[in-house]
Amino acid sequence: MKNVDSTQDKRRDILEAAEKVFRANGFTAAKMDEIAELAGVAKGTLYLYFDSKQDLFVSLLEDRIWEYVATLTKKLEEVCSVQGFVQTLAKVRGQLFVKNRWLLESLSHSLPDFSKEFRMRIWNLRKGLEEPTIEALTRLLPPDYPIAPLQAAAMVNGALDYTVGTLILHGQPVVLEDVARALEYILLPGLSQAPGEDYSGQ
Amino acid sequence: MKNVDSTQDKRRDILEAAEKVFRANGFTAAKMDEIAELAGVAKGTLYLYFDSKQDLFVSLLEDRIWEYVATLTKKLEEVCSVQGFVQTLAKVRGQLFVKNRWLLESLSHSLPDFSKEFRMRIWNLRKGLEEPTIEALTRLLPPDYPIAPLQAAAMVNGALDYTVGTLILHGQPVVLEDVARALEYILLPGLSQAPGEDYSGQ
Amino acid sequence: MKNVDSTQDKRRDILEAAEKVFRANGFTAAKMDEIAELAGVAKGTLYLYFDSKQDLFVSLLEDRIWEYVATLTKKLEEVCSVQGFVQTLAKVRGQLFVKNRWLLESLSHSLPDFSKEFRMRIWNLRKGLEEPTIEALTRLLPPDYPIAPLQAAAMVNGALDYTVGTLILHGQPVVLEDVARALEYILLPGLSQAPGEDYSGQ
Amino acid sequence: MKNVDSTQDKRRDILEAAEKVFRANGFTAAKMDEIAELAGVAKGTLYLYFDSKQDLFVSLLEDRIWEYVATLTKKLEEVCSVQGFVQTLAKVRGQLFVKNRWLLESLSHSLPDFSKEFRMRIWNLRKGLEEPTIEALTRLLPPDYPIAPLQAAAMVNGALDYTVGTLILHGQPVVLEDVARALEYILLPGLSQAPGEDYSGQ
DNA sequence: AATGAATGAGCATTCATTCAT
DNA sequence: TATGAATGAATGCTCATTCAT
Repeated sequence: MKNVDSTQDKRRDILEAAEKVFRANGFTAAKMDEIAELAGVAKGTLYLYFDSKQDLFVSLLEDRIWEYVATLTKKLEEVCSVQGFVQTLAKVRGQLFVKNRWLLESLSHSLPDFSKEFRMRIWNLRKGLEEPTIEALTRLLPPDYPIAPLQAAAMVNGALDYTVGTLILHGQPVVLEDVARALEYILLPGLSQAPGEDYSGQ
Repeated sequence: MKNVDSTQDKRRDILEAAEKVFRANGFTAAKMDEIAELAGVAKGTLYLYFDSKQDLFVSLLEDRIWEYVATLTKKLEEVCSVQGFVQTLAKVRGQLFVKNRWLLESLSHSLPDFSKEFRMRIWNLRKGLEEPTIEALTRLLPPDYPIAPLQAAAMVNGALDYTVGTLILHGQPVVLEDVARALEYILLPGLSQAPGEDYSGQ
Repeated sequence: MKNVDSTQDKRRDILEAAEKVFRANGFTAAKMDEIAELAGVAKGTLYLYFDSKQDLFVSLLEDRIWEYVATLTKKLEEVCSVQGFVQTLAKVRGQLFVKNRWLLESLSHSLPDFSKEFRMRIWNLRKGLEEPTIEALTRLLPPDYPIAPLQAAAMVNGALDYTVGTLILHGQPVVLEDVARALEYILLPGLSQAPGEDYSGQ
Repeated sequence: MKNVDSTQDKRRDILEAAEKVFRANGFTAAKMDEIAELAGVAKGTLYLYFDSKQDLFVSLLEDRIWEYVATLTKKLEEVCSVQGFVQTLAKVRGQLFVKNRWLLESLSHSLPDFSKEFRMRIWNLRKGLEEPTIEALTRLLPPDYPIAPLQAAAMVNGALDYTVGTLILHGQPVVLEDVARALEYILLPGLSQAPGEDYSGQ
C-alpha cells in the first residue's frame, strides 16, 4: 500500500519538476540535474522511473495530454449545438493553451534526435489531441456538410490556438469569453450554413 | 564593388547552406561544421559573416521572412474583396508553410537559451509575419466589423496553418486550392456578414 | 546446522551465478544486478556474503582455482615419469584452460583498480596454480637437472596454455590428446636428457 | 611541412601519454582526461587524432606491435639454425615482454564492450605477432617435422612469455641470456630431432 | 579576408553500494 | 537474514567558438 502510494507520489513529483524545467527551457536546454533537484530526488532516481530524458519528456506530454483529452471529451459529449461546441472548446482548449502553451507547441515540433518509438508516441498524442473535436463535429455538423470533420476541426483548433497565441505574443490579456465570442462570430456562420446555401456576402 | 559582390555571394552561400542544415536537423542538432562544409567555406569564415550560431539562425529567418512578407504584401494590395483575400492568402502563405514549415514553427517555438536580443528579433518577425494579413483585413472588413483585425487575422492564419499542418501530419496530399475552398466555406460567411446580422444558424 | 547449510547453499548459488556473468562479460562489464538476479537473491544480499564486487570476483577465482589445484595435485602425485607428467598435465590443465580460459586470463591480467589486498590474493592464486607442476617436476627431474623447476614448470605450462589458446584463436578444434603428443614431442627430449648430454642436433 | 611534422608530433605525444596511462591502469580504468593532460593537449584534441578511447587503445597496440613485428622479422631472417632462432627470439621477444608485458596481455584479453571492428583489429594483431616465429620455424624445421609450425611457434612463444612472466611475478631478475639458455636446453632437443628418432630418454 | 587546429565547458547515463524496513 | 529503492560520484564525448598563421 504505502509503497505503491509513495512510488506514485515520487513519480508525480518528478513529472511536476520536469514540467517546470521543460517549460522554462525547452527539451534540449533542460537539464536532468535540475529536474532531479527540483523534484527532491537524486539524479539516479529519475532513471528508476523513466528510461531516459526523452522518455521523461514524452511521458510528461502523455500524462498531461491524455488528462486534458479526457476532460474535453466529457465536456463535449454534453454539447448539442455547434454554438455550444465552439464555446466549450474555447473555454477548455483555450485554458489548456494558456496554461500549457509550450506543451502544445512541443507536440507540433519535431524534437531533435528523437527515435522512431518516441516520434510515434508524439504522433499518437497529436492525433489524440484532435479526436474530441473531430468526434464532436462529426456528430454536430449536418451529415452532408461539405468539409471533412478533420479539416473543420483543424480550422477551429488552429483559429483558437493562434488567436490565443497572438494575444499572448502581443502582451494583451487573454479573456477566453471574448475569444469565444470572436470565434463564434467568425466561424459559426460557416459551420452552421446548409451545404447548398450561398455563403458569399455578395 | 567586386569585393562587395563576392562578400554578398559568400553570405548568400552560407545562408543557403544554413537553411538546408537547419531545416533538416532543427536549430540545436544543426552543426556549424556541416553548414561550413556545405557552404564551401572554412568553419572560421562563418564567424566573419555572423556573430554566432544564433545570429546565423535568426538572420536566416529574417532573410526568408522579410522576403515572404514583401511578396505577400504586394499580392494582397491587389486584392479587393474578402474572398480574394482568403484565396490569395491560402495560396501564398500555404505555399510558404508547405515549403518552410520548420521556419514558421521555429518562430512560434521558444528557442532554448536564446538571449533577449534574439528573442526580440524573433518577436519582430512573428509580428511582421502577420502585418500583411492585418493590413488587408483592416482595409477589406467593414469599418464597424466587431472583431479586431489582429484577431481576425490570427484566426484566418491559424486556421490555414493548422489545416495544412494537419494534412501533412496525416500524410494526406496538400492541395492548396482545396484548402482555399474549405477556408472560404467556413470563414467567409463570418468575415462577410454585416455586424448586426444574426449569424447563428438557428 | 540447517542455517549453515542454507547459508552455504546461497553462497554457492551466488558463486555460480557470478561465474556465468563474469565469464560472459569480464570483470568490469559484469553487473551485480545481473548476478543477483541469476542467483535468485536481492542485490543487497550479495553484500551479506561478499564485501564487494572485487571480493566476489576474487573469491570466485579462489574457489575455482583451489579446487583445480587439489585435483591436479592428486593426479600428479600418481605420476612417476616425465612423460606421464606431460600427459597428465596436458589433460587436466588443458581441460581447465578450455573450460575456464577467462579465469586463467583474469589471473594473468592486472585487473583495473584492484586494491593491494586483492592484488595479493590474486598473486597467491597465480603462485598456487604453478605449485603442483613445480612439485611434480622437482620430484621427477634428475636431481642435477640444470634448469630450476620453477622455470621448467613455467615453460611447460606456458607452452601448453599458449598452444591451446592459439588453437582457440584460430578456430581450430582443441584435441587434448594431440596437444599432449605435440608437447611430448617437443618438450620431452629436453626434459629427459641427462645434464651433460649434448642436446644440440648438430 | 611544418604542419605535417607538428601533427605527427602531437599524435606521437598522445600515443606516448596513452601508453603510460593504459599501462598503469588498464583500458577501463584509464581516463581520457589523464591522457590529455599527460600529453599536454586539451581533451577535445584527442578526438581530432583518434575516434574514441577504443580507437586510441587499439591504435596504440597496432603502433607498438607492428614496429616490434618488423624488428623481429628482420632479425629472424638472418637466422639459419633452430638454435639461433631460439636465441634471437628470446632476446627480441623477451625484451618486448619485459618492457610491454601489459601490451601483450592486453592482446590476449577480450576487452569489454569492444565492437566487432576493434575485435578484428586486435585479432589481426595477435596473428601478426606470431607470423615471424611461424615463418622462421617453417624455414628452419625439417620439412617432415611432425608438428605444425603454428603449434611449434605457440609452444616456443608460450614457454618464453610464461617464463619471463613467472620471473617477474616472483620478483626475480630477468636475465634474458639465462632464459635463452634454459629455453635452448629444454626446447632445442625436441625441435632438432629427426622425425623418426626415439625422443624418450628411456 | 580566410583558414582549420585547438580548446574545454557541459551533460546524460551507469552502477556499486547503502540502509530503512 | 533479506530486501530493493535510493543514491551520487564518475566519465566519454560533442561542438560552438577562438586565434595564430
